[in-house]
Order: sequence, then structure tokens, then C-alpha cells
Amino acid sequence: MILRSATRPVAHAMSPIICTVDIVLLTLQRGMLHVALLKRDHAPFAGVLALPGGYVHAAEDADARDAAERTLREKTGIVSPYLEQLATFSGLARDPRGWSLSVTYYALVPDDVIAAANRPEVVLVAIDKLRGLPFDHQQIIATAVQRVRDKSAYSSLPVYLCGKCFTLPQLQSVYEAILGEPINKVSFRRKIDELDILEPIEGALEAGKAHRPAQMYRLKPRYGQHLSLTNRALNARS
Amino acid sequence: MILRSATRPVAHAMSPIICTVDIVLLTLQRGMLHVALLKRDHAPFAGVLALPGGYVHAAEDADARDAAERTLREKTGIVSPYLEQLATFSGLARDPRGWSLSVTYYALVPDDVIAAANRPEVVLVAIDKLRGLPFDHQQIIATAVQRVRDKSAYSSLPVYLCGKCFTLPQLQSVYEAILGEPINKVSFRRKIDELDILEPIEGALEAGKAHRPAQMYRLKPRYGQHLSLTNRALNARS
DNA sequence: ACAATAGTGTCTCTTAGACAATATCGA
DNA sequence: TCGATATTGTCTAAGAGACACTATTGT
Repeated sequence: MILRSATRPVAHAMSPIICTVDIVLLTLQRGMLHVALLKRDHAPFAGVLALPGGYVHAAEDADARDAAERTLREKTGIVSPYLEQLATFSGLARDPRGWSLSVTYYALVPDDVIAAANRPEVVLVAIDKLRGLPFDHQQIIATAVQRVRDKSAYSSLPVYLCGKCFTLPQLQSVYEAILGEPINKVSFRRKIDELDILEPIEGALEAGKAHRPAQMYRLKPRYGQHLSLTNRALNARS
Repeated sequence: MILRSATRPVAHAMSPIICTVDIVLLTLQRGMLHVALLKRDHAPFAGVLALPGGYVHAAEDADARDAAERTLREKTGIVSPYLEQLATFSGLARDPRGWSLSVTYYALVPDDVIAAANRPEVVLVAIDKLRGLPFDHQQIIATAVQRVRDKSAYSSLPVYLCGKCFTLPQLQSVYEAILGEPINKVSFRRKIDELDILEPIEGALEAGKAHRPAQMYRLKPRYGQHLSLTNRALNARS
């Protein structure tokens, strides 16, 4: 027993590994993907804009997802219906405090949810205007954006960027903003129809524009949390 | 400073989080996916077959991937050309020792690589014959298999299950074993041709069979590590 | 010669994209 | 009525799967 513990001591006695979660909260503003950032309270990088994140609290969090939900709620006041694990970033190099490990998650919300949370300290920055982020947050965000683009081509993921109700032309422009290219209108409607996730809101039309009003739709109740997948991409290019 | 440390002490002082890596090493035997397991040396679950895994050693591992490569090499003698992060599993419930976090990776190797490592303690178990695995290893393996199936439909991933050279019919049967259904021969060859990752080995034919011999191929040198992706799935079903 | 599988040509059917016709609003 | 965009129908082209034909081995 003494011998064994001398050759391989248990990890938590020997390794002060810093365990954190970071959340990439994405939304769409003026047709551009934006990420929510906050000024850091403490060193290192105090005052610098960074991803909302924090330590895993083993005493209160059931698991890392719990820690991510709690951190997002505490730091931004938002509870996101869609929150998925992205990847884990780790190593000695990424944090000056020492060997660290961050389990990262990404979330998509319509931008009125961010407005409703009413936290002026939450800053939305366009994903192509990011500068001087601390740690490896730039890489984490790039990974999240890539994941969202890849998934969007094959799934209903972008509906989480829309509000409770929306028109098909609105949804199409959300897809186009994410994929970064125009989508054929007829093909798009065929795909959405195949996904079978939307239902028209009886009698609700988008009024006020100087043209034929569009039908409003909402997500079918059973698709509140999980995605629907297509067999083929919406658009072959990427 | 005292006040801050009282309200939020740093994580590694307050939280004995167990940081580990686990590797899902997959191979194909007799047309079935198998996973490499080892009998655990120590408690908990001493003597039970489990995934190769171990503590992250902050002092020697540059990051979690490094820890995974080291652990795989130490426990199985194998260095896998393809090793990718799968997901991170965490929480209080998964390990009786306490709140733990495992960054998991998956690797694909041809089964002769496992034989060449000559480690009789490495046991290959068919993925549909797994029983009584400790921790959440069953779920980790299920996640890995699902990931491999999803990726295989759109990429050259299965070539890592073949040896250095192979025929197109052999490669097709590997794809079929993973996807779990027959693939149209003409479509398959069109896809592989599009991927543009293989080159014929001049004059090398698979001899010995009572029929026309097949041309042998190898992966083009530059595709040693990374995948090639298709726009459309090999097979629409899943 | 025969059985068996490799490798290739070609036809058909499905599906994505182009185009266009119709519908319905505000001005 | 006109301008604008929503919605739907239909044609065309690209790609996937079916089928079949030729090629080449061992027996």
C-alpha cells in the first residue's frame, strides 16, 4: 500500500488542476452572429472581455452541464433552451495560473432573450470583430461557430436563434446568415417541410409590410429541446 | 483578499475534482466493431474490465490529449494515428470516489496493430456484447460508436480501420460493417473516387482467391492524419 | 469451361435548383 | 393600379441506386 501510493499517488492530491466551464452564448443581430462577453472581475486579465465562465463547484454542481447552466444564469441571467457541450480545452499553456481544464458549452438564443435579461454588462460582439480575447477564448469561439455552421446545414438548430414565432422568410435569412450564402427558396421550404418541426399559427400573419404578409410559424411543442436532422445538407457547399 | 478568498476560494483548494482520461479504442474483427478493454488493477472495480484510462498528470502532460496518448501507449502499447476527443463525462454520480471528470477520446486502428502490440491483457469485446462495465463506460462507448457511425457516412474515417494497404471491396465491407447496411457498389466507388484520398499500389493485386484479383490501394501520404469529407452521405439512411 | 468476384458502363429515379406564375398586402 | 414580397407549380440538371456486361482469377 505504501509502495503503491509512492509510485502513483492519487491525482487530486498531487495535481492542482483548475476545473472550469466556459459558455459560448451566440445570437444573431442585424444578420450577423454575435457572442456574449463579459468584463472579467479578477486577475488574470481583469477588465478584459471574456467568455462567461467560472469554476466547477463540486459541492453544488451535479455535473459539468449543471455548472455551465448555473454559470450562464449567474453571469448573464439567461436560461438557454439549447445548451450543448462543445469540447474540452486543457493544458498548462492556456491559463497563467497553471494547468487548467475548461469544459465548454455553446448556447443559441434569440437576441430579445438577451435584451429581456437586462444585464448591461453583457456585451455582444460580432464574431468577425473579436480582438484581444484572453486565454484560448478566441479558439473556443471559433470552434463553436464552426460547430454551429456544420450542424445548421443538417438540422433545425437555427430555429433556436428565432423567437417563439417567426415567418419562413425570416427563418431562411437566419439560415443564410449562419451558412454565409444564399439558399434556394424552394429547396429551403422543402427541407423545412421534411423536418416536420413547425406548425402554422392559425390566422397569424406578419402585417405592416407593403406586400403579401407571411404566415407565422412556431416550433411544434415536442421539439422544445432536441433537434431534428435531415439526411442531406441544405446546401452542398460549406 | 481575505474576504474574496472567503467568498470564493480558488477551485483547486476547495474541490478535489478527479481528472482523468479514458480512451475508446475501436477495431474491426470478423466484421464486427470491437472495443479494447483492460482488467482494472485497483479499487474501485478492481478486476473488472474497463476502458483504458488514468489520471491526468499535470506535471508531465502538456494537455488532455497528451494524457490520452500517454495513457493509451502505457496501457496498450499502441500509438494510434487517429485519436480524437469524444466528449467529457463528469459529475458526482459516475465514480464512487467522488466528483470526477473524464475527458474521453476515441481511436481507430486495424486489428493487426493490436496484435502487434502483443499485450495479452488487452481484451477485445464486440460492442454488442458489453456487460457489466464500471462507471459510465457503457455510455462512453455508446457515444463513441455513434460518433464513428455518424462520421463514417460523410468521411474517410473507416480507412483507419484498414491496414496500410487494402482493396476497394475490403474497404467497402468495412464501411458496411460500421454503417450496418449494404452499400451500392457503384455509388461507393464514386464516393471514394471523389474523396481522392487513395492511390493504387502499382502491380499489387490481392492474389489467392478463385476469382479476378482486386487492386490494392493505400492512403495518399498527405492524408496520414486528417479526414476527407464528402458533401453528401454515402447512404441516406442511418 | 465454370464459378466467383472485380471493375465499369448505362439507365432510371430521386432530389436540388432555376424559373416563373399566382396571391396579397401597403401606397 | 403599382411595387414588393409570399407562396406554389413545374421544368431541368445532377447525383444515387439498379442492372448488367466485361475481366480475370482458381478449380
